[in-house]
Amino acid sequence: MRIGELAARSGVAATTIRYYEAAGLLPAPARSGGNQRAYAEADLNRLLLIKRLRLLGVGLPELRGLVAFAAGERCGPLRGQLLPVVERRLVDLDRQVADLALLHAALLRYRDTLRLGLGAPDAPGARFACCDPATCACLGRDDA
Amino acid sequence: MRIGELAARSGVAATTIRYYEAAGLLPAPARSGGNQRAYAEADLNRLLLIKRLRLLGVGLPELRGLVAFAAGERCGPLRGQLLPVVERRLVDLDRQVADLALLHAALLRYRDTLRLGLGAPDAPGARFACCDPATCACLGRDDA
DNA sequence: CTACACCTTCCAGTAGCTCGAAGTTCAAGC
DNA sequence: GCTTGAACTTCGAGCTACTGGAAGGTGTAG
Repeated sequence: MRIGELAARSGVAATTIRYYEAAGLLPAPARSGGNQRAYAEADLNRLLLIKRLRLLGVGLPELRGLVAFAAGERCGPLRGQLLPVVERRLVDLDRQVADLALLHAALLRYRDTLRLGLGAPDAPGARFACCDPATCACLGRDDA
Repeated sequence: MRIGELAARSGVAATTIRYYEAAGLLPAPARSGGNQRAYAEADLNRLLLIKRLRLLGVGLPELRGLVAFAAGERCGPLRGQLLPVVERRLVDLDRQVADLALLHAALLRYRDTLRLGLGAPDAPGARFACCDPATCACLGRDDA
């Protein structure tokens, strides 16, 4: 399998695959006679795992540890390491959804404020204050 | 108001404020005798607006247009420009929440798969395939 | 043999900050 | 007046995770 087919089957761009190799996430694959990368099925599985974990927000350094080269290619030990990653992400996800709900509510209020103010004249001297205080409290401060 | 106070009151780091000034989002403020930046209340309002819009995913180039320097400092014209930004973000937000719900469901399945597999031995030769097909279909492919 | 898609390496650029170095200024206490 | 220490100044480099382009080599179909 050349890099193009691996890219098509994994949904990861070929340039990104080469980048992952340079970054130490993928081992250097065998080469064809003409110096082109030749991949096996195991490489596809590894790449799909990397893709899944990237989707979960795992950074490249941590990923490098999880998907180590020589050792730990079997699923047994890997599963033990993946479980906390997934559980951590589940917690994050709950918080993220709650945050988005707050943001959504604030945005609806903001939209209404903007609509109401569309025709109205400004208080003299009012600058950049295009937001009611309640909405600002959610949108503008960093208590999120 | 010096930059430290502006940073504290806005919740935006002082370094970021200087960066925004260099990036053309904030006008160059007056300087004290000792060359230190001196800000007014209007700058705080402008910065809070920038912060809100950054939270909504508005990029610096677009922001530069929205928060123009000399003209348009009044809220009236600004509101007309802000409304579509907010409405666009509301639509994005709905999609984002739906995506997160899908991801959440897939993650729950993935977690259960990992837990079940914790003690079990691997099929011989299985590598990096720590995911059942149904979960992979959501976590590993790019139809999200 | 000729197209033409695909592949190779390397280098530069992207967004939005963030950090560090080296020096200056401000405010308070003695 | 002097000292101390926090806050400030500029500048340049570095960060993540890619993405794009240039210049050239390879694989395969007709």
